[in-house]
Amino acid sequence: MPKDRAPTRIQKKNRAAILEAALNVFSAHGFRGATVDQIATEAGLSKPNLLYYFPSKEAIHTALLSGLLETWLAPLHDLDEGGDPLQEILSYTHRKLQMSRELPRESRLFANELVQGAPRIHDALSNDLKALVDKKAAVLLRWMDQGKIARLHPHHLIFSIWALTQHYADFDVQVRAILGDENPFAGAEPFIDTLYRKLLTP
Amino acid sequence: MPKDRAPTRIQKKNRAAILEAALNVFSAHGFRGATVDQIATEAGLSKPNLLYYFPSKEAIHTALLSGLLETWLAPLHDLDEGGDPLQEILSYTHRKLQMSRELPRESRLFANELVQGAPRIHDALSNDLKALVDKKAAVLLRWMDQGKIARLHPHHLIFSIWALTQHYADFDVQVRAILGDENPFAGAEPFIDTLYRKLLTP
DNA sequence: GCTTGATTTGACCATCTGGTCAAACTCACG
DNA sequence: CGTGAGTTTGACCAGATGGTCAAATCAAGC
Repeated sequence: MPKDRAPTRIQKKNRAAILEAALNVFSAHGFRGATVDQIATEAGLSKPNLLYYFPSKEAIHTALLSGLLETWLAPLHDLDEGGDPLQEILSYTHRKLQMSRELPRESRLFANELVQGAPRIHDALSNDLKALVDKKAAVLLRWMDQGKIARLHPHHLIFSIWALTQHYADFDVQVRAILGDENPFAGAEPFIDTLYRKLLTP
Repeated sequence: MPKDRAPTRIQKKNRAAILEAALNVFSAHGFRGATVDQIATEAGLSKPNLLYYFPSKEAIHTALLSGLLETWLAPLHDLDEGGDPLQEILSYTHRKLQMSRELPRESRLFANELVQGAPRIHDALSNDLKALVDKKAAVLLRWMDQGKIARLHPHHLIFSIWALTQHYADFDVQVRAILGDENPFAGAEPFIDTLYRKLLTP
């Protein structure tokens, strides 16, 4: 393990390659299903070389998850109380659906972790995530109080957006098995747009 | 392995115990994360004894999935073209949500498999499941043509029901981390009911 | 209670897997 | 160049894991 100086050119390159490879492997097979050898090979390194950059498989996983959590929550973070309520929510759903299309590996990485009880990110859920969701739920509630959008349970409204958008990344195989050649997102976007317009109209 | 006669009392008991234990273990850890020893212990058997009833870990998993697929799809199967369209769809969502509450292990078993690309049930998806969904999508489409419910993409309408209901089983930890003590299903049921009433009103 | 097939198990095996280590190699910089 | 830090690797290890097998035990019908 290198000293805690500024990272060298090679360190930057290899750490990035490892995280990229780890994203591929962990998102496709889950933590337990992934092997260090697989990640190393995909990163173009030998196993001992990979373990020179990260002390353990667990450490790679942790680094990956915590590095991506911010990206993952950014759209919700950006929900702006000052904007137009319906537009804000629609553009949140839009961004989330876009992330399912463009970052399906990230979505499946979290899905894998969550479906198995989130043994490695339970803290982040009940602290950071809960705080953020509660804050935004309060914003939704104020919009409802002002009659700007229909009155609904704000937390379940947020859950519904996660469920409807992430479904297309997480259960991609199922969606594609059923739709055949049809592009899932072509139909999903107008469907979700219509759904929230109707749902949120007071 | 016993002959292919009628199963004995002991065979029935042990096979059932193994499948029950396997459901616990596979749904909590995924296929790769589960160990034969874990399943055997949970079923109250030794590992070789378990392997006397099922030839391999894979065979247990396959038996479990195919045994549950029918149960899993029954609610969609029961969607009746002869019934009242809105009521039929609402009771479908109701049954699916009920299954998330009462059979979360089954939901997570399928979620685990799907999120990792469904390596072991891909055929069932593109054959049985696709056929069933296409058939019911045609029913929905006829209801739309008759002006009984709003015009929407029928496949995405079905996906939305799966996503919204199964979310509560599959991502249970996340939902509970955010809601705290509040019972998720108490809020989910009226939320989903309202959502589909608004969405489906022409 | 005896026989025969069903059931159970302890011991064992091969492979996989996460991780270690000392030695070899490479790079940047004075 | 030479040198010391940074990088890479082959060989290796211990434990976990899926699966096997022969021998022992049990259950049920005669």
